[in-house]
Amino acid sequence: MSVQERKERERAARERLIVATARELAEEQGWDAVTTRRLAERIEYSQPVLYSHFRGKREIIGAVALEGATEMAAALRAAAPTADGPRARVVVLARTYLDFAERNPAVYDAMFQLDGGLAFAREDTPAPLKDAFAALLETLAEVAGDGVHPGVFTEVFWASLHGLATLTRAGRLPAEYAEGRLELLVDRLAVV
Amino acid sequence: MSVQERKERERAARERLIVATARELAEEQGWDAVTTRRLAERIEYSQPVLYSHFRGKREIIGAVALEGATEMAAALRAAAPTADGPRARVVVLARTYLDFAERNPAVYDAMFQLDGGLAFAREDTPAPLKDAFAALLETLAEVAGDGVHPGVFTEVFWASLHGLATLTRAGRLPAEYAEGRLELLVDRLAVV
DNA sequence: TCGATTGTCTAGCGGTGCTAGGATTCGAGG
DNA sequence: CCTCGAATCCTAGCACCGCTAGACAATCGA
Repeated sequence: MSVQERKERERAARERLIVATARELAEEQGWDAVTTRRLAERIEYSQPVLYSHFRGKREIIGAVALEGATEMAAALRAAAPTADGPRARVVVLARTYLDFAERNPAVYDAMFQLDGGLAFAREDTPAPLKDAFAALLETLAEVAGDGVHPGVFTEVFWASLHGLATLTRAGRLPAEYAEGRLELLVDRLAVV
Repeated sequence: MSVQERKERERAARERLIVATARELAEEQGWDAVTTRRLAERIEYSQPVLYSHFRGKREIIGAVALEGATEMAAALRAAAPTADGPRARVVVLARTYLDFAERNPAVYDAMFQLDGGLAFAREDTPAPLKDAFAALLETLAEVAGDGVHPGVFTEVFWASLHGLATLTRAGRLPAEYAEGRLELLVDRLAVV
């Protein structure tokens, strides 16, 4: 019994190693550099070992995405309540979101740009993803405005943040007015 | 002289064929299916011919993006003035944008999701891209609000539309409330 | 008509994600 | 303690990718 348990522990540890290494490599050199060969070499196993843990590269991306979602939810929940007043809370929330995207571009890509084979906006959506959305909603609900469904409001707010995050990082928006855009977005969207 | 001109015409025609075929293939089966081999086969030339027109696959994507930007600018300029009043014009503008993204997903990806090697938000940004942004700005300037830079306002509005377009298409936002989200966005962002 | 230039193709390079099948290790039962 | 079966892991290879060198053929000017 104990032997089997030890093996399972080691197996789980190796799986975490794979995900952590993939994330590391992606943050260092981008997801294009995360090939099964390089990844296998870094964890000091052969390629097929990866496929005994994940169906393929897509699932590895998905695992990184879930890890990222958990962290983002925690970051949002930790940051928002530190500010006084609804508007300030929303500003902090938005800044935290954009900050997370900027500091963890590879993880953000895994979550929202790449195909990690995860279900979104459905019942079978993985809990971390639902929870990250919930974290946004908790702060945004109080500024949705009368007669506006908080969920729909959160979707719109989230989409706007996502657009700012991706277009800014891709160099499609000038980096200089980032703060001004954030303030403008909050001032217009949030009903205080 | 005339021989040389004919050759140049034929060469230009072939280049258009390449771009059109790449776009076709991408809309049919996604950009992943647009390989240099398949593309070459469709235009009935060998692979190296592609490289006598473009530096590589990236530049082909860029060419599709420019074509798309021209069309999008035209669509936006054609649609917006058909509505009465600033708010209605902005709604039509937004709907046209999202419609374009939905109807031409591959072209939209070439423009804003993939790396086509194009410069954005700079002086040397290709004219079609600048023009598409200008088309947005023309309608949005009148609802930017007092003291708000129309360019910055357009950036924010564009980012929001981009977020809605990408998240909706990736299945990360439920398709059902699309119209509601659009109305909410316009109502909040636009100052009428 | 001949030489040079232009155009195009065949073949191949190093890389990708993924997998079949053989070798090796390891725990369990005699 | 030893042997056997099962689980584990790796080597080698598949078909495909973007891209390019170099051979070949067609065309042009002299």
